[in-house]
Formats: sequence, structure tokens, C-alpha cells
Amino acid sequence: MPVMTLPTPQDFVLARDVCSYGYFVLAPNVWDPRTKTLMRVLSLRDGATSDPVLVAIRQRAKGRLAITISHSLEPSQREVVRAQVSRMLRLDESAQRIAQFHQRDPRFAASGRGRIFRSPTLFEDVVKTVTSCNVQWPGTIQMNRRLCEVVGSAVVIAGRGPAATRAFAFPTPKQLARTRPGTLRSRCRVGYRDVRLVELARLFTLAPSKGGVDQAWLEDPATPDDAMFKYLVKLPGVGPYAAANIMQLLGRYARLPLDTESARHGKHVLGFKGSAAKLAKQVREHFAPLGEDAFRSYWFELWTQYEALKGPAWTWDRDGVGSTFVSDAARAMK
DNA sequence: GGTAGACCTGGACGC
DNA sequence: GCGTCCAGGTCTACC
Repeated sequence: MPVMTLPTPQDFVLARDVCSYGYFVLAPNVWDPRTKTLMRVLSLRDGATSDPVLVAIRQRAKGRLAITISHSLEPSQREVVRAQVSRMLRLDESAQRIAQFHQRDPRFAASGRGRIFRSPTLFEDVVKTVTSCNVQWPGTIQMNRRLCEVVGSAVVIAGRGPAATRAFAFPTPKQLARTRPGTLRSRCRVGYRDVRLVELARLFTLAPSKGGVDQAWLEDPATPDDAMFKYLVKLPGVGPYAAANIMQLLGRYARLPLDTESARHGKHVLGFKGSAAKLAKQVREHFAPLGEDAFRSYWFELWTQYEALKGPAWTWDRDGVGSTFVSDAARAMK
């Protein structure tokens, strides 16, 4: 199978930087702890079939990744693969920028943590965020798996005919936009999120001039945080928590996505007291001095708690620890 | 601007 | 096996 190489910043470590956020256990991502390989299907275009391609990403040496591809690609398609893998792994974040974070919060200098795993597209990050709202983590895992299997394109990876083994891509905006809400509800178990997800997908298929999501503006470093937050909370299924989470996925770390997990952390780890609203306020104020790295500090503090209970994240698999780490942490703090 | 209640699913629990 | 309760963030109606 064809292999591409991809340069990375010198401080990049695949196992550490993939296993840095819960999305690494969400379909279509598959992390193999034994071989320290990230596998998934990428969609190379937003069409009816989406040109799915299976990739396996390994770190062969410092500063270099090997990407094995399921079949030969045109040069332009290889560029799409490079761009999507770079986005997932946050290869655009320089070693200097990570070092700046470590100066602000030296607790994570030794481990080198700083990059937070995300999806190959903004659309997938937004949908994953919406499917993580008002549901427990195993529900989020299930919704993402079924969205891929029911709506996404398939790649045959072994065998042929009905008995063939297939891997599935995450749905593209066009694929999700044309799916009936009833199908999402009954087959993907997304519940009341059905209409919101279809409408969200439709907004990603439209040009900004026609009311569609302005992805270039959202990715533009010049866009002010407050304007971005106001824009995101108007998207269907996106409230204050989801908007703040999408912002961190866009590299805006000043705002914290505060949820019940934050309140639990504030109470049991940071020793705060009071109602859920008061706990959230105290958590926000606690991390505010970290400025534009507040979320990274907050997140890696939480992540360290999970790892203390369940072992290093790179040893987790989707169906084992990966499906339980949040609930186990919550139970431990009750 | 703040608040209450509905939305939906899956897991835990009691019978 | 069945019914009930609960957790989870967003949205809408209402004050």
C-alpha cells in the first residue's frame, strides 16, 4: 500500500498528542495501543460517495510521520490527506507556542502535553460536540459509531460481497443534510438532536453569502473571541458549553466549556463549594490567570485525573477504558 | 435577563 | 422482564 511521509514539529509525539482528548476514541477514529497507530477513514470530498480512503498513521522517527493509504491517490488527493491529518494532530501549533504554554503552566512541561486532538474537519468537530451534549459518554460513542455506519461512506478493507469487512467514514455535510431526521433518531439513536443535526449539516453545505457557516471566518486568527462565541451559539444544537468547546477545537483556549464535569472537578479536586453555578464561576476564575491558555491548563488537569485512575491514555481502547473513563472518574469523586 | 420545564437515551435500581 | 428514576446541555415559553 502507498505510504506518505509528513513532517511534524520536533516536540510532537503521536501517542501522547493523539490520546489527549476523548475524541480519539470516537468513530471513525481507531487507536491501536499495541502498535501506537491511529487509523480512520478520511473523506476526500463532500459528495455522494465522498471518496473515502483508509489511512494508518504511525510515528517512525522524531519529526516524521508515516501515513499508509488504502489505495493510490492523485497528488491533489494526497494534499487533502496531508491537510486533514495536520488538522487532527494540530501540527500547525509550533514547538514555540507549546513552550509558551509550558512557561505559563510548568506542570505540563515534563510530559510535553500541549496539543489537543481534534477532527480532520470543523464540521466533524461541531457534530461530535453536539453529540456530546446532554448525554453520557457511552451515548456519545454510540451516536458517532452509528452516524458513521448508517450515513458515512464505506471502504472495503477485507473480503468481498456481503461478507466483506468495511470501515466507515464520518458523514460529510451533504450526506448528513440529506438524511431524514427519523433515520437519525431510529438508527443512530441521536434522539431530539435529529432535526438540529440535519439543519447544522445543511448550514455547512451553504456558502456564507447564502447563510451558510463561514468556516474561513471561524478559522481566521483575526476573528475576535466574543464575536465567534456569539456566532456559534446561534447554530442549531449549540449552546454556551458547545460553543466554548468548538472554540477550543478551533485553537481558542481562553474560554472554558463548563459542564457538570467542571463542577465536579471544582468541588472534588479544587475544593470549591456552593451550587453548580457558583462552582462553575469559581472554576472559570481559577483558570482565568492562564489567559489564552486557560483551557489547556484546565483540560490537562482533568486529563491527568483520568489517567491517574485508568492509566496512560495511550493504553486505552475504545471499547474498554475509552468508553468508561469519564463515568469512572465521576464515580470516584462522588 | 433569569428561570422552569421539556426534550431523548441508556444505565441503575427495585420489584 | 418491567417500570421508574436519573444524568446530561439546549431550547423555548414565560415572568
